[in-house]
Amino acid sequence: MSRFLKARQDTLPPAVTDLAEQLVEAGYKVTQPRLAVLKAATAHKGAFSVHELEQWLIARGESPGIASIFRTVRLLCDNNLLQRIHGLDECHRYSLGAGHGHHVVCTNCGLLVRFDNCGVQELIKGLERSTGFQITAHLVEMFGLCPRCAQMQAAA
Amino acid sequence: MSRFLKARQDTLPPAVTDLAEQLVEAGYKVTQPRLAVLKAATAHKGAFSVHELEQWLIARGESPGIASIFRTVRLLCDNNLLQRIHGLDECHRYSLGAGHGHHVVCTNCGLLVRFDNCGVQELIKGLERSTGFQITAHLVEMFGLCPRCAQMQAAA
DNA sequence: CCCCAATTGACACTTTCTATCAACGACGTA
DNA sequence: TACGTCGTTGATAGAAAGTGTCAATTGGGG
Repeated sequence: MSRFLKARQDTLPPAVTDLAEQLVEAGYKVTQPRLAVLKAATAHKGAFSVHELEQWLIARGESPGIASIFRTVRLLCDNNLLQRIHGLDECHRYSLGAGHGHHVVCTNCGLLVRFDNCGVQELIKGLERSTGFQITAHLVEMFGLCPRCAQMQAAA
Repeated sequence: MSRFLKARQDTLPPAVTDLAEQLVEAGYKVTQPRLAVLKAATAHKGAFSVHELEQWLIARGESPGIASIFRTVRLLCDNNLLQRIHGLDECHRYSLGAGHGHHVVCTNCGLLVRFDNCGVQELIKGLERSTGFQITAHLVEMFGLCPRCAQMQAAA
């Protein structure tokens, strides 16, 4: 652990320390702006946009400026600490978590549930046969109402 | 068929006339800019971006201006004549064709193949059970190399 | 052929994201 | 703990993508 991180790990949520250490392992410096963005990201339970991170940080007087937020988000994505989520209209939201994953997103409140087994292996094989394509990536996202929002909707 | 459309249907591809008539049926006027955009759209075999439409139109001296292109594309989407396609990085591309559909997109040349049976009904049911969400929409897109590009890649 | 509402096109504007570059500061080293 | 280096920052300008405005135009019903 770096000096900088060690000096303030007592004031940070464990999740932030964790992510910061992964950055160190990947060869990046841990800096105040990066910690701020990590704090903002871990504070959001579901999916968040860069704009939402910025608002959260501004509200706390810790915003390092939009450029650094974008940079940090990109850095986290590149290092697979953050996943980009594709929405129906809104295109770029993000969620913490590594590796191959898909999401069910609540179109009302933004709540997000990950699922890993997207079960499209068969579909991919079939399509490769029928189209001749070599399929190398896929996008599977689900949208709907979370239990809470569905209940509210029904009550209204 | 409207006077305007009838007057120039001889100079238009049948596909364009077809789409134009669907606009008429939906209660919209058929105008020069809209025909121009339809021509540009039908001229692209696979998925296209608004920017590509604009370039195509500019090259022929028929561009009605970017605002009208955007407006027409939105109109076509709203009327289900055009489908918005979500890419991995590039977010907004479009392809002609109505209704529920998914796509296999060549990441090299943009070639696009639609498929309708995405086979995720089971997955959706399972997720609704396990997450409690009411799933109302889904996004399934495949990316890879088309046969042609795969061959070129292999040869290189 | 005429009138009118739908549509256009130019432009200013917003939003989202990136490039630039001088100044700063985190970390390895001692 | 102090130093020097180089990765990082922040401010700003700008690109890219898309929208709003409004006077001028135009397609189509009558």
